[in-house]
Amino acid sequence: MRYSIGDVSRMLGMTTVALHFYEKEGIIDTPKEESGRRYYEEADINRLISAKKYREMDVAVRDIARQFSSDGMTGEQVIGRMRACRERALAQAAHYAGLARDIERLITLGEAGMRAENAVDIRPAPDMLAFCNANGTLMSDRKCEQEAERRWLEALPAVSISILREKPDASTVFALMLPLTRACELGLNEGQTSVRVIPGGMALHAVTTCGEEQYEQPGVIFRPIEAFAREHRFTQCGGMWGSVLFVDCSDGVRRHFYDTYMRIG
Amino acid sequence: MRYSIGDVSRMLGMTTVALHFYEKEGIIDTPKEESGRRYYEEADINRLISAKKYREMDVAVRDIARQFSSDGMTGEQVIGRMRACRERALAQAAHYAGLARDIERLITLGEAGMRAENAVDIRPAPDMLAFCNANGTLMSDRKCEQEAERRWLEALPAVSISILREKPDASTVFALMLPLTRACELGLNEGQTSVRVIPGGMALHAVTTCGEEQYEQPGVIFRPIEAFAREHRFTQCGGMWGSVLFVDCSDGVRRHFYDTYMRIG
DNA sequence: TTGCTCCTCACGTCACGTGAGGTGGC
DNA sequence: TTGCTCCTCACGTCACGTGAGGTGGC
Repeated sequence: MRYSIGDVSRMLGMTTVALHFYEKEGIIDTPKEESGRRYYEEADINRLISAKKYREMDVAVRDIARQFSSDGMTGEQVIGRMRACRERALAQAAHYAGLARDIERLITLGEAGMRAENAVDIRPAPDMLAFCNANGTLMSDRKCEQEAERRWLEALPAVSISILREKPDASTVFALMLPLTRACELGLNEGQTSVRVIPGGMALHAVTTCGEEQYEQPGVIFRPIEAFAREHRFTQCGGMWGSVLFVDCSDGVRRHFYDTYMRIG
Repeated sequence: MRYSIGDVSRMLGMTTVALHFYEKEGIIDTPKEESGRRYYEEADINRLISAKKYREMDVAVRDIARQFSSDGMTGEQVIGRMRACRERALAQAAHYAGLARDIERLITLGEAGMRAENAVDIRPAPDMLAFCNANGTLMSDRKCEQEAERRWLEALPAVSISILREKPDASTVFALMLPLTRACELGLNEGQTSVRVIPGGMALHAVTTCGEEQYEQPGVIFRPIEAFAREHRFTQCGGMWGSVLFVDCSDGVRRHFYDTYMRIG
């Protein structure tokens, strides 16, 4: 059987441009008719299917070509590469599964918060792990802390920038926070001075918004739950914190939506 | 707090080039000192963290910039985009999980096969689903079949090119095959004339190799199990098939490793 | 003759990476 | 003075995609 480039592109779901490109890169060496047109044999189709399969494993085209070349890879080498592919695929699968879970959470909280902005309810809050740098800002100016922060950011598929007041009389600082169970999964629960557990438990909860004033006075995000606590005579017992959900940028203003908690006794 | 570009790159794990790029694309608008050096504020860090998070969700830089611009997206729009991201992330997670599983299988069978090439054993074979086009070749020259084949190829994270002889007296043809249970998961078990179930059961099994002669006489891959069956007086009962595991290209020769089965009574 | 497929060649895209050559503060 | 950081600008990379302008077979 001889196939035209159009046949092949329909069968494999690749554009003719991609087929030209694969030929240029040496994955196939397609003979041409006198008219200059390419024709493809079964063996070419076979190679192209393999190439497509390896591309889906994120192997570079150049590496596929090398693997297929006459002085190419031995079976052992191919299997070694497969093993590396498998590790990468597992890591990618975990990455995207984590992402989907995190986004799910943002959507659920964000939607509920938009429907009932500033409305306060009572719900159990999870134990949290927080990374706070020494000077209370989002980031540190000390190289060693910068490194630690980077590792936190890398480990978190969708990081939550948070604002934290550990005790009623403590200062309000920026922090990176996530549920303790999740932090343990990610291996972030190492005892450093900048990493602290923020105990959960029954808490007032609200989704609140703020603008750029959060950088001068981060405590602004706690006003709705503080007002509610005063009005209904709840006693704060433990910390207050809030994690950003998303940012609404319409009408020329940036409104940060925060999911906020205040532990009560 | 003011941070230099070096501080920011260390904290966020991004190169200074990437930070320049994000500025050019409008994600941040960093003021400069009289010396021409950039300084970054908390708000910039905040945006950059968000940008990095969205990039990990595979949102395009241009879309992130639009999302952050003063006439940017409303909360509803942001959440709508998150919903799309979540779908993509779930699809990607499934894709990579499937890939890892398929590669695992290839590694296991390939390693065992390399250690004991042509050695025949007896093992249960799974029920298989096969897509064979009308003329017995790997691919069809009819447009409608080409479309169907493409859908098969797209659906399979790591496709197995297979060679199939459905009954002892039938012809040997190229096919796309995979375990029936997997085919059902992927929704490929629709009753088309070109799709057939190949029943499993107790079978002779071997990993065999062949070269380019497979295109002229695909049955070559069954020789070891056929010889073993004759010698030990096994009666073939049902089909024979083999799926390619990998290709060894050393010494200027392409050796295709096939995982082969012959059902016995 | 018309429509269709196929050809080559040049340039574009996306998210950066890689120097090259120069400036400024400690 | 030296080392370090930072600057801009041009060009490279990867895996194709997008036309532009032309040819060949039914």
